[in-house]
Amino acid sequence: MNTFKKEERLCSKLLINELLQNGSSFLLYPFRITWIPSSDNSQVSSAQILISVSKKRFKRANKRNRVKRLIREAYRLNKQSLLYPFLSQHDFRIVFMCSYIGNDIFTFEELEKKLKLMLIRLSKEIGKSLPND
RNA sequence: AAUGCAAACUGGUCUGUCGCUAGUUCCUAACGGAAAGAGAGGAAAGUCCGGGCAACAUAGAGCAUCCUGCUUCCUAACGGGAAGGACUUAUUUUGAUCAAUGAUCAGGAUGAGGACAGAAAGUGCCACAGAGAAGAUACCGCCCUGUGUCCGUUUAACUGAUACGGGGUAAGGGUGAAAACGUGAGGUAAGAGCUCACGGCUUUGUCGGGCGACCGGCAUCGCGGUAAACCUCAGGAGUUGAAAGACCAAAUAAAUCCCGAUCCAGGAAUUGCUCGUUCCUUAAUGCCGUAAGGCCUUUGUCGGGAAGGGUAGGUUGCUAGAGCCAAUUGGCAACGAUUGGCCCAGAUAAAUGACAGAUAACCCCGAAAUGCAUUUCGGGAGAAACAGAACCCGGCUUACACGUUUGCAUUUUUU
RNA sequence: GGACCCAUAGCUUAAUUGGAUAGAGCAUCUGACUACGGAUCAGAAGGUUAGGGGUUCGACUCCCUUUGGGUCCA
Repeated sequence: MNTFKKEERLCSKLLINELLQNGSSFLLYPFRITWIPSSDNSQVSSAQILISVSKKRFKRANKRNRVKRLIREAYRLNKQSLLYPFLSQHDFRIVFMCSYIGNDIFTFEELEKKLKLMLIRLSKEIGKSLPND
């Protein structure tokens, strides 16, 4: 099912601090992805996401909300097909942050395309780091 | 009718699929699942005011600081609102005067405006210009007057002109945002509210009207502005804000207290001396004192416990309220009263979304009817502005597409 | 959520407690000097004093309001 429950969202302040200090990141316009492998084995879902839109780029709260909602919807619809199979295959858990760095609001269609590319790229990045561990 | 400006109202509806949030009911041992409903605004915004609520503080009075400032009312309260008063301003109208298609003065009507107490308690400031800017002053001018010179007449005197002095004067010129209340008359050497008449503003007293601001009459005192300069007067303000406050069970740094162990230190014994070993150390076998008696310190480490702080997390505060709707009713109105009905968001790295379709309104295209505006039919397109609750209310301010209503302005058409 | 401060030329800043053409340095432009540049000298341009409204004769300054930027509490 294409659900998006609280377990899949990142709510812990400690984890966020760790992510910002130690995470590795890459850029794929209009997203900036920061991620770390999760050490917490009790984590229910295989990935926790934090969506962030800066106040500097969108001054009004309703525009920030709209961007966040669009990203969340696109992630919800595509994570099952593009991200989760890869993660469960390697029995791997991650925590990652997706910050929006565009200056304009995309339509849902365009944004979904970009997000698909982003998820594929994220899988590759994780794959790179696996043999080293 | 169109366009523009201002104010007020409104801020779509329905269906399907996939989700999110909290609660209810049902199923399940539990995890979890299912069902039918619910789920952003007029400003949720700015945080400019006022409250509720909470914690802390608190004899009373005064001073300081800050805020408010016509009156009455409304309200839980307000810097908000309603009604009214005076003032300013615009339009219009009536009357009077003036050599007049206009101007001035007075009155009335309508609209708009505002932090609208006090400048006669005191202090300060009023640049430049100008004679003078606040206990007045004299550049030109006007008037009186002294001395000298010149002209007129024979001289003197006198008249006139002129130069230098002494005084008076704010009517005129000029300056300025503002010139010691304005106009006219008297008065005077010339002048001056110096006096008078009319008028404007104002203080005090008094009479009448009004709850009151205030208005009208009479008498009286006076006549620059500035209080969003200090200030005076009157009224008000305890401080801090839900990240307030209350509670829970985990893990635990430093510090505190208690108990125990150990190390260090001191003393004694053993030895020629040192190390080592043994014993003692809340009081003796040590030290002081003739004696009675008096005095004797502290740290680190480890373990356990107590109380405690409040880091991260959770629960609560948290949504039934100065609540919403309807009817009746009181009041000019703001608003109030009574009765009946209703339950209408509670998130927390922060829910209320995405996609698809239909559809009033608006928009575009085509056709038909009518003299045109317009109406009817068919097709297309069809949610879009400002903007997202964060403890809750009442205001204010600011933003706002399409549409509706009202007012004003302009243009066009018809009568 | 709450409290407070700031905004002047492209940049950095002045302006006497309300009094006049808003001043200066750097940068820019023009001319001189030079074979050409730099430096130097001379001159010029550039300001809605963040926007709007009010008080006042007069506002960068006082008051109200809006916008943008920043600081603090936690």
